[in-house]
Amino acid sequence: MSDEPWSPPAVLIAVDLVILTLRAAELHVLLVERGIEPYEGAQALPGGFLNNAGEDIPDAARRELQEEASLDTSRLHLEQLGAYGLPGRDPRGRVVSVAYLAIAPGLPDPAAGTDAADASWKPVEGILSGHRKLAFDHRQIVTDGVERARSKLEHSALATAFCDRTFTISELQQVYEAVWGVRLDPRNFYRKVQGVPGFIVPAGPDRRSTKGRPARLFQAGPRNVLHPPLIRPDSSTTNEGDR
Amino acid sequence: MSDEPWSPPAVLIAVDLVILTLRAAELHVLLVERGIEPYEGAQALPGGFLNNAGEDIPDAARRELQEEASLDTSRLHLEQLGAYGLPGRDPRGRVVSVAYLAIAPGLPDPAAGTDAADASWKPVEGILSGHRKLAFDHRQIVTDGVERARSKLEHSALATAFCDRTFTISELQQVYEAVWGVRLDPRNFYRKVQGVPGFIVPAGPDRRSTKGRPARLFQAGPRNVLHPPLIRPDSSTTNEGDR
DNA sequence: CGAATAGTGTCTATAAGACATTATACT
DNA sequence: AGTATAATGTCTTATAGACACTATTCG
Repeated sequence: MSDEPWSPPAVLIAVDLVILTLRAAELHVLLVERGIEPYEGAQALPGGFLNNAGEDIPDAARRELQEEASLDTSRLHLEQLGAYGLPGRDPRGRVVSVAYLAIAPGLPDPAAGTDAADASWKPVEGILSGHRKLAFDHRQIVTDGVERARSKLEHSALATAFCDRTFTISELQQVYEAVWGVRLDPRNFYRKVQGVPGFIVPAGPDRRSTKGRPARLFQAGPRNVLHPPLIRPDSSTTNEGDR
Repeated sequence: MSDEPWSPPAVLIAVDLVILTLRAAELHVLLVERGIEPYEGAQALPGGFLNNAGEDIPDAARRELQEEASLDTSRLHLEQLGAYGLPGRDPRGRVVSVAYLAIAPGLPDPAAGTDAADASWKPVEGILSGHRKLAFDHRQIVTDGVERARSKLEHSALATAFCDRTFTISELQQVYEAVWGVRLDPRNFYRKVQGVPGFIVPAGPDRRSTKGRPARLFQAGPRNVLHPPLIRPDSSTTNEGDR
């Protein structure tokens, strides 16, 4: 067990991004159509290899996001999901991918003619259920990303990242309902959200109107951890292991 | 932006392990003294490089654990913490390390004379506070691992992994107190733990005795997710961002 | 008995969930 | 007025936290 003249195997590092957003009260994820082999023509998460040996991994994530989806990364909340490195997950060789989760407010479809023309928002539902096939192990990554988002909604102010800078309480409720996939009582939701100090704060004296009574506008407050947490309704007590 | 004849940089993949255990009612982590440069002689997490390009990363983690600490990995709960790949974290070049968290029941000190003679349990306290310096970015990894353990104690049956196969409720309470760093009311703890269906189940009609009234023995139940969760006492409402 | 630890009960404040009512805009 | 949405209030039940008491072993 002394030091043999041995050198560890070199592998390629990639980043993959799970960008979630809300469209039509449903949770969507950003996908791109692959232009090259392997999985050419298939849907995949935006991502790619490190540019050079000196590039920081989160920087690479932001760069790929910019390149592949023309998304303004500066206002985006980015969080590492984990490393995915199963041998054989990429037919080109040993690739370890570091996955990131990001949350974006509702955005228009990527415009045709731009360099992001092959990017599009797809409902996560079809992916989780397996109806829509993704390249590589990206279905697993999406699954983990959605679960992370669901969990973080309980204890952090992540939900506000789905909204514009100002939002109404019912808009915030729609975030919770879409991500958790449940219906919530508006009155209890209102009370609970207001009861968490620093979660949301009133934004200006102004209001917004569409049909009924105008709603107050709020913005994200200073507190990122929620006390008390917003517990999601018991999803019928399903048992679960780790991954 | 077409495909240039460019190839992505290759990096080295390492694994690092945060093995937590309880000793004398205090949370300890397994450290090894490094025998080679860089950081020769310094304390570090057990870990090392992938053996070959075909080795699965969790397998590498188990192998390193076996090699460096002679720990029986088969009964160990292993969970990925994340990837640590900051450029410059390893002076030998670009290394991305995948960190794992594992929980072990109380174990004796590694015996001298074995291949794990340079391994030892150290209190996490001194590491978190910065009094004990670790190699590389291992202090950060330990910090993340401890925080993960603290969080998982709330929602999963992870605490039982700190105990032997059978344990008493007060032993289980000591786990929570040590990991969370708080004192809990034995009566309320007893009631809450018993109120979570499937968390712990009675183990045989037998009892154990030391001084006072003999305690009932339990073992880990079938349920891994806790309903309702065991909320840790408000740590004075400190605000926190992500990492 | 007294010391030590295990287990049970009771009370109160707080939060969750169900549901009714009022408020403010629009046409 | 009628409709639509926002905001507030009330009641009931469950859970959290504080605390007192009983039970079983040992010396």
